Amino acid sequence: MSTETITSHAPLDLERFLPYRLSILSNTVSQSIAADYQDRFELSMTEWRVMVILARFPEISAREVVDRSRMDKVAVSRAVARLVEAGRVDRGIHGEDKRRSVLKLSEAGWAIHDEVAPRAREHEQEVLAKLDEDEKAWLNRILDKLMA
Amino acid sequence: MSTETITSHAPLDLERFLPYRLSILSNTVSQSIAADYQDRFELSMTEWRVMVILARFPEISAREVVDRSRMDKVAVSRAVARLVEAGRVDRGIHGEDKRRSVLKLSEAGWAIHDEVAPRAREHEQEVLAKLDEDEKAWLNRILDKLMA
DNA sequence: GATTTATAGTTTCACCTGTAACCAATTGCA
DNA sequence: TGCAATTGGTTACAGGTGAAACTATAAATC
Repeated sequence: MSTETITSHAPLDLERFLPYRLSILSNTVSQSIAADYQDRFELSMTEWRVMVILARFPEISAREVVDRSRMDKVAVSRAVARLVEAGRVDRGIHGEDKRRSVLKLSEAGWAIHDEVAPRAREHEQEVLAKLDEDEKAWLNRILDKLMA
Repeated sequence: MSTETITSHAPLDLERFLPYRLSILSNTVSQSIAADYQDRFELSMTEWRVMVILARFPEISAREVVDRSRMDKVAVSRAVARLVEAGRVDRGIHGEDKRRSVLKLSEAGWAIHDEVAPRAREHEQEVLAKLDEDEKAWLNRILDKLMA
């Protein structure tokens, strides 16, 4: 374990390691947005994401929220429960299948959505402002490929 | 709340929303690597990251691990405690400042490191294999800018 | 040199998370 | 029709996580 250590053990350079870099970047970005609504509305990131899905696809079941969001089944169940509890989401039961829920934002839910959504978009723009047009295009293309 | 709903409320398209995409991608990538060592070595992601830092910078304090890793102080403290407990890290006390720890991987720690590190690199390569050379170069450049 | 201030590290608390086990409704199939 | 397998959703459990409070040591200031 002397001079040779470094070469023989070939340690990772964490600062250059893609998974690590993604993790830092993702955390930084998501946290800065979440800070915006978590305290003001007592709204967790998962809850907010469920609200976004319901804003775009009203009257869907919890299952469909999971499918459309890659979120965890349990996380969604809990988020929905809290949103219903807080009067931000209305939950009904599907007519033809009593297991399925039918979810949609309530008035109160929409009010929060309409306040938070523009600010989320602003945050995204702040991040993207660091890139020029070329870079933005490449980033989108690269993310598409990596997530395929 | 009828046809006009969608346009007037302007919901986010989560699938195209950068913070969300980063979060999904980051989770997918990190999880696939973590799956590799978590069960085999009962090693958490935080612990693994601490080990990587110590592989590259032996004999540093917990504080320096925090500085070099952007990890949380508390997370590092706990990870180090568990690593020492498991005999994977040796902890000493700094000669001139009794508050400071002096950390380095033990033999057992190095053994794990040397087994996991190449596999982590392989995983990174698998992800990057989806991109051509141009895209890889742009990705690096873009990440540098976004994280600056 | 005594007292304040800062720093390294740990502990506590309150919460978030995923896995597995679970319940109830539905579907498939003999 | 009756029973097994599947599916939507919830609950229990076993961690992991960050903020804030705390302890011990060191540095700064008077």
